[in-house]
Amino acid sequence: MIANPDTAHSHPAAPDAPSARELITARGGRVTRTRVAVLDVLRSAPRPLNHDQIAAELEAAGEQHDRVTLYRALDWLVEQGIATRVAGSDRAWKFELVRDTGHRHAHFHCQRCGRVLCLDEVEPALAGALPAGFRLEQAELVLHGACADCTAPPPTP
Amino acid sequence: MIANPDTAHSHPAAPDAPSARELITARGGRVTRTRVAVLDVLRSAPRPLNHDQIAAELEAAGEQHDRVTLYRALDWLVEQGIATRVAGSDRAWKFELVRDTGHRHAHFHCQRCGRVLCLDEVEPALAGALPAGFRLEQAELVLHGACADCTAPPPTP
DNA sequence: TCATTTGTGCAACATTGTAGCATTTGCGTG
DNA sequence: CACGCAAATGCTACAATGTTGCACAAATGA
Ligand SMILES: [Mn+2]
Ligand SMILES: [Mn+2]
Ligand SMILES: [Zn+2]
Ligand SMILES: [Zn+2]
Repeated sequence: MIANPDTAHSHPAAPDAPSARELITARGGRVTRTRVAVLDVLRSAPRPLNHDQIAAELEAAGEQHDRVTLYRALDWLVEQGIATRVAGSDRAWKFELVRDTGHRHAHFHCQRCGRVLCLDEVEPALAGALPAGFRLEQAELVLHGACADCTAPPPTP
Repeated sequence: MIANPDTAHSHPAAPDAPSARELITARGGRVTRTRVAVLDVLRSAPRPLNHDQIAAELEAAGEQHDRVTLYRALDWLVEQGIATRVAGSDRAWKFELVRDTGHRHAHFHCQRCGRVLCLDEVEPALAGALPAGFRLEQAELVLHGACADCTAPPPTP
């Protein structure tokens, strides 16, 4: 059996995790339909999602959201440190919730199927130091290659 | 004195480095005006450049090149392993020549001035292993923060 | 409920890159 | 050198992903 990457490596929101409403009000933001909806999607997403994927999830749930409003909700989440952007190979940013603050992890980008997934065990390590005068604020490590699904042999016919 | 990042960390083409023409013909490509021009720009570029910056260099040198042809020349260089793409924070890819094959290095992205520069001493190191079945093909480490110029105090008035 | 200020929805625009296709050009061959 | 053909080019459209401006709606505190 081939592992299903949609569930194999998911990050279900912990039962004690703050609700969407809590996350928003804690930052003095207004609790709006779109923000709550986006947060709910991200909280149960198994991997970083781009704007389109989020919109698709919302439509699947029967919710209609303006494209620009989605962008702005996502921008706000990032500004507030609730979510982070992850660069993919296409031009579209992917978004994921910030889990334990300070927990840094790398991402794997499958060049076959295009998915990006979190490598919670792999930490961006720096072998070497920054030149003098440089201030590091964030390290981003993306590994490119083929995921387990895409290296697996085709199913026997 | 403040280090000038345009020269402080440049990668001048070594005197024995292959010429643009050599690089192209070695891959069975045709030596065209645009390919040579792009290669010459990249060979003397102090840092990864995006499409626009390359076009600007060319215009400064009095050369006019079609936008699409530039994209295609860059694509070809990447396909051939002569250049690589570096992701920036804007949507535009940056390009740099591949130096010693096998030499991997990280990049620093200054969130103040937007420049991306090569950190030849910093190697993308993996603390942790990939899950079974995953094949790694390339590691990309980008450090985000403020460069020496942008952390330096403003000049005394 | 009311006032204030934040966020939304829409239309228009910007940037970055691709696709199709007729035309030109590099370059191996005679 | 002249030919011929594949490889590149130069358009013009188009696609994808965001962003901006602004009138309107809705969340929140009083
Ligand atoms: Mn992640
Ligand atoms: Mn570099
Ligand atoms: Zn895959
Ligand atoms: Zn800077």
